[in-house]
Amino acid sequence: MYFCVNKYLMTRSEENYIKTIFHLGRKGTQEVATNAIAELMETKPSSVTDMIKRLSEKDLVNYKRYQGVSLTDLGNKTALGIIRKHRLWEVFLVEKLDFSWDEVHEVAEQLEHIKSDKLIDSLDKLLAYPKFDPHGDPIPDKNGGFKERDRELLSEVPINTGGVCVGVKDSSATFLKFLDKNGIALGNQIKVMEIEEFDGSLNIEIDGRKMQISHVIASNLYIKASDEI
Amino acid sequence: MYFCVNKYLMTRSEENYIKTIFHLGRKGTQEVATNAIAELMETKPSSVTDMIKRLSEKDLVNYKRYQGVSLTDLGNKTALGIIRKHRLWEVFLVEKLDFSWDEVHEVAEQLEHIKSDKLIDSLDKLLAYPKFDPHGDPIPDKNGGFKERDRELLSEVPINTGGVCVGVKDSSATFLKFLDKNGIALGNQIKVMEIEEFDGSLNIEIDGRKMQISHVIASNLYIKASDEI
DNA sequence: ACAAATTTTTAGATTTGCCTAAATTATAAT
DNA sequence: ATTATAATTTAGGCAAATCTAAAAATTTGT
Ligand SMILES: [Mn+2]
Ligand SMILES: [Mn+2]
Ligand SMILES: [Mn+2]
Ligand SMILES: [Mn+2]
Repeated sequence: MYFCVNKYLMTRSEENYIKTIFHLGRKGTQEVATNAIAELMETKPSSVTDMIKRLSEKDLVNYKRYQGVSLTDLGNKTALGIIRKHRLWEVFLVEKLDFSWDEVHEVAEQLEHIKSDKLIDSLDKLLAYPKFDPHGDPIPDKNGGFKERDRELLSEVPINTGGVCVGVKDSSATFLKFLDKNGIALGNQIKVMEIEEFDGSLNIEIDGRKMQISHVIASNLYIKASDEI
Repeated sequence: MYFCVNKYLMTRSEENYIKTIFHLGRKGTQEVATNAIAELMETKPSSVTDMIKRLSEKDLVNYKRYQGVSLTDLGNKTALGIIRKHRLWEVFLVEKLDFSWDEVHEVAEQLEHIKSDKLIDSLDKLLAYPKFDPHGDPIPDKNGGFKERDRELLSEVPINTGGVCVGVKDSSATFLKFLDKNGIALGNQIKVMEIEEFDGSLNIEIDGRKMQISHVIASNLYIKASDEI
């Protein structure tokens, strides 16, 4: 196909921009702002404008001066391909190389740019076609399809709600290490027992053990509410 | 350490040059020629000169105008690190992802540039510390140490000599596929029965089966001569 | 509606890595 | 020992990706 020509010709930088635009595009339904891209990529707005022009030239984004940017179908497909690779590599690092979930992202940022269909499909098979990465984020399949899991922030559910911890919103090493230290992990059964009026902190029961967590922590943990009582 | 600073700051291109200089340096004991580098890297001599200057600046190579180039100790160590990664990834691809030995090189050329000590050491462990890659080439250890295996070209051994096939000199996909097609693989027991005066072709017995191979083929197969008769 | 503030783009420069064409140095041949 | 040939380097330029500073467009506040 002619419009797949890009795939193996894209530079690392182009791929990173496409990925960033994808992530920013999820949140709001609006076009993505130049400044937002610049901030997330730790670069200057003028550099972003330059790159946007190139990406637009290659039909990866829709762009009109001063109007922000959005991915084309091709751009979207490209982004999903890179995210698929990133998350599969993260699973590999945890499952096969005993990395902890706070160590994988940095290396996956490099590995996601390796170009080989056979490589990524074999890896997928080796890992038994995982549906989620170590942080609970969904892994797109070969065709870019994936289902966002039904989940809610722990800070949003009513009292007495319970469920399984299925993901983290902030997946910075700092937060992940904090969770490790406090024995909180994906798969844990969590139930909200009480919410403190004063500061919004929560008393929870996690795998039978009682503990208190701040509102900030709760607003970065996803649970799949199973049994309301 | 101060002289290890480079390691994570080297560009892909710099790494490829260092690797090429290493490979060319093995053959002759001479300094490596600009043209030789250019040819192997499919680039122009003037580009090589440019890069050599940069590498010299970073103390990775010894360089005097018109006198060719050689690796410094730091350059040598760097090269061995990259080669270690390349060959470990090749083993991984064959052992864990069912790649065939003619498919691994291209992908390993990309993977060898991934920067993470933990990654490569874990991979080494996962593969049970292999000593040789799928083409029979030795894998340097963590400190860059490796022993060149005792081996000879099949074309160089006298008649009636036997041994195990332990490597290939040419590891192009074309040659490797040819070997597959003819049922020749590393580990096979090979014995030279007769050498044809006319064209230098060899009658061999390989794992019990008799066959004839050209001189060119024989001069690209390494055996470890075990039992002379 | 219009001035002020913010966002975005342009202009011009820099670095890396490559190129062609021309000049220089080294080597081989007579 | 010159001359011819081959190897190497320099000069000058180009594209990608970044930057700073300045200009232009948009949005916000009154
Ligand atoms: Mn990640
Ligand atoms: Mn992740
Ligand atoms: Mn190889
Ligand atoms: Mn190899």
